[in-house]
Amino acid sequence: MRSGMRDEIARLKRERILEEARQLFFEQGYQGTTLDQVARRLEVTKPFIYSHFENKAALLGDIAERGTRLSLQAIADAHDRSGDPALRLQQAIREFCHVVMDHQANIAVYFREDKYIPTAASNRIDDMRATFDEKLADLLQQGKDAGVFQVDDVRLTTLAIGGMISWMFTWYRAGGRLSDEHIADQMTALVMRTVGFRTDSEAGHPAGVTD
Amino acid sequence: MRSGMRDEIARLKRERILEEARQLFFEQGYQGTTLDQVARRLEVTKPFIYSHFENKAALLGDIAERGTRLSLQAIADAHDRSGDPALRLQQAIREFCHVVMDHQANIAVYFREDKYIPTAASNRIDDMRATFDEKLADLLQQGKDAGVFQVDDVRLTTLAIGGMISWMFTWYRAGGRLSDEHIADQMTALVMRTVGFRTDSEAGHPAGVTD
DNA sequence: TTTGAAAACTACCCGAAGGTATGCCAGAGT
DNA sequence: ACTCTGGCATACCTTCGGGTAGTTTTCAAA
Repeated sequence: MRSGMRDEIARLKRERILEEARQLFFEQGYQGTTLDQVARRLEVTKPFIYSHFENKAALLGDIAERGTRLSLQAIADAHDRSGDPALRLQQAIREFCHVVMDHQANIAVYFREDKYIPTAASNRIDDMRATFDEKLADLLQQGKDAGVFQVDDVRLTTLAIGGMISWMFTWYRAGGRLSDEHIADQMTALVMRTVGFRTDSEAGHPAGVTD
Repeated sequence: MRSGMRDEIARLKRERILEEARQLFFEQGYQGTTLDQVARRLEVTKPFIYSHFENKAALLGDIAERGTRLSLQAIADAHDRSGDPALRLQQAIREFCHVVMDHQANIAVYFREDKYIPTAASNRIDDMRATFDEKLADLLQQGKDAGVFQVDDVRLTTLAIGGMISWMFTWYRAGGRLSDEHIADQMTALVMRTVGFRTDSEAGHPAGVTD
């Protein structure tokens, strides 16, 4: 079982490297960050990094891939079950919100540094994004078919919703004015409006406007 | 009038440089593009560029500033007039959509290469973004005060709307499935739902759901 | 045709950063 | 205690690309 421990240690080291790289890429950009800086943060030297990763781009690939994988999981979990489409969409969006907030650096680095991701990782990411869009679109379609959503162009609405939530990575600040829970709830409510879902509390017209 | 013509020619040259730089930065990233590449596209050499711009970052600054300025103008035009808040918001969003589609490269480069914009330009951009947010938020507030919008958290909704539209730069492709006009109309409609505005055609519940 | 200035090109510098060849040292096995 | 392995640091190479100095070209005016 010695090799098991070795692997575990190696995985831990990879994690720590990725952790610092992610933070620095997030703060300074990918090309704006040198591997020496990453090494200095870890109190090691550059060859240490190279003993765990093929090259600089591999770090970026792993960081971006994780962000995408978590986003997909959030949507997939809610999609791949049965039940009320509205509740499942709500759960999907809420989870997705939390992924964006909890893994802001992964998401931000992915979208900004898109161009520099190695082809292999990039292909895997593209696949996941396609699946993400399909599953989200399918959730909208299910709600539409069930008559609880009013959606004109499902594809366009999917993109709009994806953007509204993804965009959070640009403005979210941990420890800000609002709690993560509150933000997720509010954003989810906005999404539900976007798909034309009516909650009871919204059944009437705004105050001052009559039928 | 000679100096007038000279200035005009100089401005034209600057424009051409910016045009090629914008396209290349958009396609390959800022750091992924060399000034020699930009020069080659223009069929000139690197010093030509340096005779019109201080350095590489100045190109980026101008490109990003233009994208922001146009976005702000779209919102400001509709904001700074009087009339029905709903109509003004619709116009603001429609215009903003067109800016994102017509100047996709400017917007994309700005958001991606944020980190490398020179401080002076960056400060001007930050000011414009702040004004953008204020004016958009104020439009929502006006509609809320007039009782035609149902908005819970104005600030958060502003961010959500800004994201939904800005995000278009990631998926919009000129000459795609839908016309620019159609996309702008659809996105505007989605935004109007987000702010809880009810058009007559949406007054009832979706088919299959009764009161 | 000459001249002079502005504009653009040729050729170069040089620093920075990704990546690596080599050797040292710790710690497990005998 | 001795050796051997493998993981990491030292020190280096190499490339690339932003930026510039100095020269040539162009073009308008005289």
